[in-house]
Amino acid sequence: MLSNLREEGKLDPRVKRTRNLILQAFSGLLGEKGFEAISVQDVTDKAQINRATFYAHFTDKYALLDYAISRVFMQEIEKRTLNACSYTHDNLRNMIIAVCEFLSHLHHDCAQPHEQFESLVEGTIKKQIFDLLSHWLKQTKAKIPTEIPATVATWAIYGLASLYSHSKKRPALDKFVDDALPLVAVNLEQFV
Amino acid sequence: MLSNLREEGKLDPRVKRTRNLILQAFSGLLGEKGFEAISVQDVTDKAQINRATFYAHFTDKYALLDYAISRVFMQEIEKRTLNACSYTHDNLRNMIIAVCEFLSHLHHDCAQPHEQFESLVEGTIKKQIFDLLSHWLKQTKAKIPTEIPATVATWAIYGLASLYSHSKKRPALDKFVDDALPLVAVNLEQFV
DNA sequence: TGGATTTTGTTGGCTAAGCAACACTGGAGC
DNA sequence: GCTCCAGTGTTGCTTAGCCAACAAAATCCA
Repeated sequence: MLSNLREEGKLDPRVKRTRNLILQAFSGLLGEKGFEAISVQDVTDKAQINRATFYAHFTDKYALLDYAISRVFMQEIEKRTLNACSYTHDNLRNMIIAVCEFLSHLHHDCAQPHEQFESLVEGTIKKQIFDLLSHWLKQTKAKIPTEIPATVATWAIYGLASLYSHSKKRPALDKFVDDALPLVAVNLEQFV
Repeated sequence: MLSNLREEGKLDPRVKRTRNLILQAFSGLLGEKGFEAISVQDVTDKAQINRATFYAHFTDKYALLDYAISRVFMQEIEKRTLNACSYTHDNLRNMIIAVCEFLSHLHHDCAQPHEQFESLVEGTIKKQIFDLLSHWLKQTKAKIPTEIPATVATWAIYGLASLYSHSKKRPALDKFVDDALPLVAVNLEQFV
């Protein structure tokens, strides 16, 4: 999951092409009609690929959502070169920013963020955050168990980003993170 | 050649896809570096398709140019629904406008219109004009030979469009055609 | 409820696209 | 002259995508 994007370069060009077509069509549709209303047909029609081809890549539309969300989030992460590093306050800060930005963009781009959609996104993103955090924390010399602190931090970060992205009058992101960061960092001090 | 665009709808989606990729890449390159400087490699690299696939569609880059030019020109013709009709002064007028517009766009979009490029375009377009004119003229009841009048008109029309598209201070197209139309039409009166 | 549509996954046979390797041509530079 | 190199077409084999048809849900609505 950490090297998703790098591995894609080596794929058969046809595979890259169809996946991109599917992703484009899907995100276009997300802007129009909300996830629940989208059928696999809709996606393959818009992408101009055969329906059978869709199933060669994804088991269903939920797998597609998962893939699409992960991919966009990963770009947000890689943009800040957070994918290959270890735990520091600065990295943590940037990760919080990344999640906030990601959710903000998502709410901006998607038509009617329904409940089901939101909770699917939450699951996918929390998994990504958890994996990345765990990876960071395992770099530390002291062999401290990481599962509990990583879990707490993951949920806290997602909760913060959710709050931020839903707030009517969205405050300056830097300011917001300044206030929030210490509350997350306090549980991770031992890994600095 | 008259039904080129309509037949394309029935093609295998993969074929349509690759041809479009090739066309896009090609017209992009034409804007950058001039036809002579473009290699088949360049096209396939930019289109992200395999070089062997290119040769499954076109014998060489000249065939591609021919195809690309014909296609764009045909769009200009179909836009004015000149593809399925017979000879009238009004249709002739519209055809002249179409050729002028086409050449103007071409000179705007392409980097350095070299001699070889220009003459290849000329050959392709004159063939299209001739075929279309012949088709029109054959609709007439009187069975008059069409080859000579169609040839004269074809060359005249292309010459006019070339003059128009190369002129520094390009005059209003309507005015230009008003002046030029009678000189072409005079040889086609018998087909009205 | 119950019948009529959509949608969903899945399949087998066919066709287009990818790939690596080849021999060949035609400059560019020495 | 010569080699070197980049581009050209071509080939046999592999893989991905297309298609039509199917049974099995799910959805609609009368």
